[in-house]
Amino acid sequence: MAYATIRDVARRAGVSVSTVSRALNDSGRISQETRDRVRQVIEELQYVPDSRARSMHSLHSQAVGLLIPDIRNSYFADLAYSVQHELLRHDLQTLICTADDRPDQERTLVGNLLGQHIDGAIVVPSPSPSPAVDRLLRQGIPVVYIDRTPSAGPDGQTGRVPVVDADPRSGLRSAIADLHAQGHRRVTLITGSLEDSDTLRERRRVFERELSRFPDMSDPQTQDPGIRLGWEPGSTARNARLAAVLKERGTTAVVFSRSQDAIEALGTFQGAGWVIGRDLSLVSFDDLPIFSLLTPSISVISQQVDRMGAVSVATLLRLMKGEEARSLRLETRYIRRQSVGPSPGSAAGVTAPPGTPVLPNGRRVCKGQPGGTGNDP
Amino acid sequence: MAYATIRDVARRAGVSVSTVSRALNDSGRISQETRDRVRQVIEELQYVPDSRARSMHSLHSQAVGLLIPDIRNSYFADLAYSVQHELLRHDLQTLICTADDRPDQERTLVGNLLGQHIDGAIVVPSPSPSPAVDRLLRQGIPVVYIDRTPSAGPDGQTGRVPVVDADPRSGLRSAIADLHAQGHRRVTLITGSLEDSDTLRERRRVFERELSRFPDMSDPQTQDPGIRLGWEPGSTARNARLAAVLKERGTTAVVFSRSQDAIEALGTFQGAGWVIGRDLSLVSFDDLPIFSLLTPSISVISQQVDRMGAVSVATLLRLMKGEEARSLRLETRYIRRQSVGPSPGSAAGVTAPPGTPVLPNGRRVCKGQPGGTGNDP
DNA sequence: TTGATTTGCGGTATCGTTACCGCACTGGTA
DNA sequence: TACCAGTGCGGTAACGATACCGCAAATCAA
Repeated sequence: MAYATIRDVARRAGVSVSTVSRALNDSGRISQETRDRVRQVIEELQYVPDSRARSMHSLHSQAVGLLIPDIRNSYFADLAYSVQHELLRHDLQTLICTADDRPDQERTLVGNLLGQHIDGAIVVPSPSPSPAVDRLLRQGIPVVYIDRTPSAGPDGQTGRVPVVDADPRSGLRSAIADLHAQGHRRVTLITGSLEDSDTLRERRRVFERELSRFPDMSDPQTQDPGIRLGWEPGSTARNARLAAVLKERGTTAVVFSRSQDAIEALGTFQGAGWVIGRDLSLVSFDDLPIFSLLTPSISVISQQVDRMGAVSVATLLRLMKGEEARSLRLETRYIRRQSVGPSPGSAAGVTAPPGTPVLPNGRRVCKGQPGGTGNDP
Repeated sequence: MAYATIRDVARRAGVSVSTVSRALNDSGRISQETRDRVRQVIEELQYVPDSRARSMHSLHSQAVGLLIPDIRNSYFADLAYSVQHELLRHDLQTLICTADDRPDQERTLVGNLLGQHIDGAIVVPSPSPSPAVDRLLRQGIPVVYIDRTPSAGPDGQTGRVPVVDADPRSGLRSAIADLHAQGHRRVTLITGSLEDSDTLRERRRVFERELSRFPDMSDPQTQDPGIRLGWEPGSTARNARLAAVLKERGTTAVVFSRSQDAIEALGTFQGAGWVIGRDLSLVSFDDLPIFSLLTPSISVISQQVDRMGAVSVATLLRLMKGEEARSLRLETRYIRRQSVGPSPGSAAGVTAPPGTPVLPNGRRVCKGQPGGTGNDP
């Protein structure tokens, strides 16, 4: 015998299935005595109500789909963790689906989710509009986009889907201010070649705007700070070229739009004899776990992944209750670590002169300044 | 109107629900003409069969639970990815559950899984026996343990649950052989303080045994190669102490049982002025993505995570079909990278003399020797 | 032409659970 | 005694899909 059913419990307790159901859900009228007896039988039989049958009746499956590109990417893993945690707090089950950026797989997975009659979905939208996600929307399933703002759909707009993502401005502003205070005047942003990614494009735009707030950083040589090399991972030639370009420009500090690029370039810089934090200061987007473990520890612009998970769940819950929900941009935070030091040949940075030992993993968090989100004067 | 049902399709196609069901499953006798018409209506209505209702009837839910300690750990994320991928190939859905090593959460999650009437489960067992997993077993649900061999249960034995894990021997043998060939004679294993972890204990035992195969490596000073410091992460004092101990012992090469420790210590070593791969050679367990990106790239003993996922799924499928399934140990592989070089002051290592540039990310894979798994002469 | 077989399809019980209806019994009031 | 409200519980119809039974019509053999 595999699973015990409500009928088995009823038989053994000498009551009807209705009574067992009442004992389970604390609904309707039932005597204390009967309830205790039924509960005891439930314990004895290790009975667990069949959530499939239950949800068929109630029209709610208590399940939410989470669609991400790749669970192996530690950023998305963090995201999945916080979303799952938050949903669990609301007695909702998370169905994690890794679409691998493959439309056919996404199709299959969304089909599975629809088959399970999920109550809602949290989706990391792919760069190109996804027909699979459109299917979710057409079914009227509440959807929240997370992490990325999708480009306008084929039918003109992204619809009324709320987006929860990170605003790079606050973090970039703090980072650039810190670099400026440390005497850096030539700061270069290194963005990927993925210029079809809205996220990277925005980071570049905001970087330029924030840089221009400091007149002495806006000389012609750094006017176009974006370097877009043929940025395939693991390319030795590319890394060498990057180092040459930085030297030529007289760059003393770099900001990486993509954490993976930072990790790779790190080795190249060290291999070229540069001491990170002294000869070259370095800031990366995304606070990966290893960044605080490495020596020197890496300064980052953090996305507050855990909050993003919590907020997206809250937004989804609103939608599921039929309430209105608005898009929300979370502040990014600049976290200063050892990889940022005073600019070489500069009188600045008295607070941390060269050679001063810094505690490993020591953090100095610089919160992004609060303020309006998006509307510039 | 939310979801279309089989009845909606039947009405619209002018047939009975039985006929629609036949068109869906290609079962029973149905004319080509009718099937096409029904299929077209299914397209029009974007109908997706309700897998809950379907599975209620068939006694199979087509869902498998995956119980892991933490999805944020990139090792488990890799594992989850390969398991999910492999299950998807067999039209099975994966329900990823992160137990956080918290028994109460594990209880809740297993309860959910039972409520969904999962067809099977793949479980990374916790160090201590888990009552939640016992519940799965008592329900007669097929279970496969993965990655860790659980200690004997409270009732004497682990039962007839197959285990799919990694055999550290092949990788350690290759690693030690390579280190020996490079002239290293003092090799130290750095294991965590978690001596209640069977995995770490075994790695230590095997390390000692493999080391003793080389008489010139087994002098009294390295007889007890395990260092067990108060190994809390982020402790500066600990890292300094580690460096001192290594210097005192004359260690020229270290092997880390835990990848996280390797990452942390890496910075300390470099901070102490040591050049990894020249002054000190370094090998770590687990092939994390960053290890091949760092400079110098880190030599590792890899667990073949993708194969582990595939094999555990295959094992589970056997159990689900009612067939017998045996435990299996997968070979670990030694992957040599830049972090291993000739021992300082040694004539060995002619193939890679000091100073010879090594290509970034250049791999030289040394397969562990095949052989019997576990039975020593 | 008759009987047997095959083909195509509809009706219905069933999976496990909950919501609703309604019955029997108790106890209080007129 | 008759009436009524309240309590505790059982019976049953859904939820959506499938498997089985069985009925017509078509096809075939004799």
